[in-house]
Amino acid sequence: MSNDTDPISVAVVEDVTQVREGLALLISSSDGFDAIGAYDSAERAIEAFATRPPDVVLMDIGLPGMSGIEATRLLKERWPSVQVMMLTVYEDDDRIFRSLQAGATGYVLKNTSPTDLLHDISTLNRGGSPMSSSIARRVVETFHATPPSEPGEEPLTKREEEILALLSEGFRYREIADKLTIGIETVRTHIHHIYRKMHVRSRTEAAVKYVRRTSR
Amino acid sequence: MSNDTDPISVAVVEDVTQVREGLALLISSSDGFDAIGAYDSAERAIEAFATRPPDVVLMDIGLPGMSGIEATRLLKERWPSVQVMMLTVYEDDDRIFRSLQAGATGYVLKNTSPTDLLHDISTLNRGGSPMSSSIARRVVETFHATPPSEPGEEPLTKREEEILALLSEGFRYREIADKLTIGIETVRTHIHHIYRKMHVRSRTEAAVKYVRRTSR
DNA sequence: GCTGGAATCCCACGAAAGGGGGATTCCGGC
DNA sequence: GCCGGAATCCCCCTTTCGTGGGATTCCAGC
Repeated sequence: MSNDTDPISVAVVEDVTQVREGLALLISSSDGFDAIGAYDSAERAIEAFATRPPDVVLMDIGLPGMSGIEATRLLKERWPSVQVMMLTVYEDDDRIFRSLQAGATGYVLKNTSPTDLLHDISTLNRGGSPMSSSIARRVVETFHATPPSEPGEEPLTKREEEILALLSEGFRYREIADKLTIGIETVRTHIHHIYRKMHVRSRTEAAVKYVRRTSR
Repeated sequence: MSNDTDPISVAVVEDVTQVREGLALLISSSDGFDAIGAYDSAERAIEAFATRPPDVVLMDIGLPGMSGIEATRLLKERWPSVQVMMLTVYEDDDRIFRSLQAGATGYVLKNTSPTDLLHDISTLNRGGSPMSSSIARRVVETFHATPPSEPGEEPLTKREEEILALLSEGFRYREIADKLTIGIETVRTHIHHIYRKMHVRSRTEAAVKYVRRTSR
């Protein structure tokens, strides 16, 4: 059980010496924070964590050898309670999402001020997910429902939607027909129409489109 | 083109009079903010926006009549540039995600301090996505990849993963074989292994599992 | 009352996909 | 050096799909 006076132990993984040491200095010289390690590669950091894992890791993405994203995945596997905050210059969707998928719970840009960074570390440690504002916006935007109909996509009828749903679950024509108590030929006809409207040529393509559309 | 001196116009939608007026007072009495309206229902707010939509809307969720989430959807449809921030006591996943899907770009809890709230409004207006820290964490957690292996799921080899990805895009065996410059029989063998490991019996089932796993 | 879309059913044909075998080569770990 | 997994290739046989027609019924909107 920790209390107010327990400093947050922080490790830095960053290959550029100057940045790494600057961060370590900032952290160790701040009240309530304890820099317990600064490493120039993910491999070295992981090695050191075997002895003592930190509360929080500031992780660069562009590292020599194992990337910061890969390292995050490994870290979270071995030490699930370690909180990883990506600290990087990248703000492309791909890196953001792969980082979060890997288990990072914070994602801040390197242009963050020292004060804000310390604040973010402490937020992370308290169970929040600090993100630079542009990052947060990107994350939130992935939730926005896609417009009712994609350009050029004709809407499906009720019955077609129904059949598409079953199709996506892998049911055979025969099974769909039985479920809906209609003939298999009817099912085939509906599916033809679905394919034409969705511009696909196989059930798999249709299913993938459907799943992407429904599961956000 | 706005500049530093243009106040951010804010509307409040909140059915509890005391809260509504408190917010309006806070906003109108703060530098850089302009309370242009406070409404006790979504319907009334929408009516008023026809005359002048605000930059930012603080939206309660639990409203009489149309819910704040429904209202957000409508608002974003008619005035896409309006920034909606949910301001609520709820922090269940369902309300959070439905709000974000509806187009909200901020989600803060009502226990937020006045200072922080003003800061959040301004962050929202600058293109960020302010979220209370517990909310941000929930949002981020939805990105976490499902544990490396679901119970009873054997891991796929590199080659199998590769083929599964192509399979999910709807490529035929022949096309996959050509892309990877291997024989079609090899493709078939890999796919058999994939199906066995994933406990599925068709490419569609495999594709759906794959898509759900990768696209969050 | 006509028109058109939705939903239903039918047929035939060829192309894919799925299931079950078996086999070889390569490589890394014990 | 042996073993096992990964990756490769091969064959046979059955089922399911995808495509391209055509047809009927029902109902709502004009």
